[in-house]
Amino acid sequence: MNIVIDIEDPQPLFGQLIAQIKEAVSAGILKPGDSLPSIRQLANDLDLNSKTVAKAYRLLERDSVVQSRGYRGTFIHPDAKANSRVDLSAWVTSTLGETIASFRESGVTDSEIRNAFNNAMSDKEL
Amino acid sequence: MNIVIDIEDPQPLFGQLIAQIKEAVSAGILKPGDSLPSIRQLANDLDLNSKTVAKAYRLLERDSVVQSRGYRGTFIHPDAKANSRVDLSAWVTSTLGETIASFRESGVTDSEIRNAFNNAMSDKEL
DNA sequence: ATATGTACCATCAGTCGGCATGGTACAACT
DNA sequence: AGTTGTACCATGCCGACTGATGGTACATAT
Repeated sequence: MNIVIDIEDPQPLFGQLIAQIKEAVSAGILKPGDSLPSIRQLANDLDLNSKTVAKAYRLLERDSVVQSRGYRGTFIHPDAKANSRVDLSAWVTSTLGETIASFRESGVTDSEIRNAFNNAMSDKEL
Repeated sequence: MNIVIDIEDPQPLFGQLIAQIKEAVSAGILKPGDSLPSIRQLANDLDLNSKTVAKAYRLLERDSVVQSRGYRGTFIHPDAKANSRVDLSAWVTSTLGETIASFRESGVTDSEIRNAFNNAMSDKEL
């Protein structure tokens, strides 16, 4: 399990981390139950801020690729292999894409769409 | 028909213009067939850039509140009164609001939603 | 000539959010 | 004491977008 972080890569650092861990799971290099380096340890090894690694771990746990057990560390989720194939943002993108397309066909300007989107994101209660 | 533009107003200038013209139509001050000041004329009177006024007129025409007849000028649309009540961006906002709410319930981060949205806006073909 | 809407070219200030960074602190366990 | 994940506080850089500005040009008419 060797992770390589490229500062020049346009993809965010935490995103590179997530992608490489998911790859390792898909490739069978990381198996359910395997322990991952601690947040501070990995941050130190990769010369990253601990918050950046924590962010990656948090999202990996949300996607059920990883399980955090507090002081005991972080481990690969039992269903990690299946879950690492799921691309949540791809679903969000395509769903929004269809909605946006219908707006454009109605003559709504991109500026108006963006404005409405920002308003909808701000008004947490709707 | 007196229009007042407030530079301090957080609402954009072209938005103030649209709102006040729609109000005048709703109030019956402006009736179908009435002619509006030319873009350059109104821009000069209100001390605005002609492109700002043109933007307002363009959107008013899209909403069928106004009709542009090229060199002959701009006139109030026959169905202006009904159309001036329609709020297109309100519909867009509420539609997006529901979609966003479902994303959040699925655990999708606001950052991810915004990223996906930007991607969906860029990929004009989807 | 003059005026109409419209379509390009462009620049600038301001704002907003993402990403990454740093520090501090906590409870729970070895 | 040392380590775990986690949760706050905060800052700065950077990119993208909006709004508004200015200039130039065109066809079509009076």
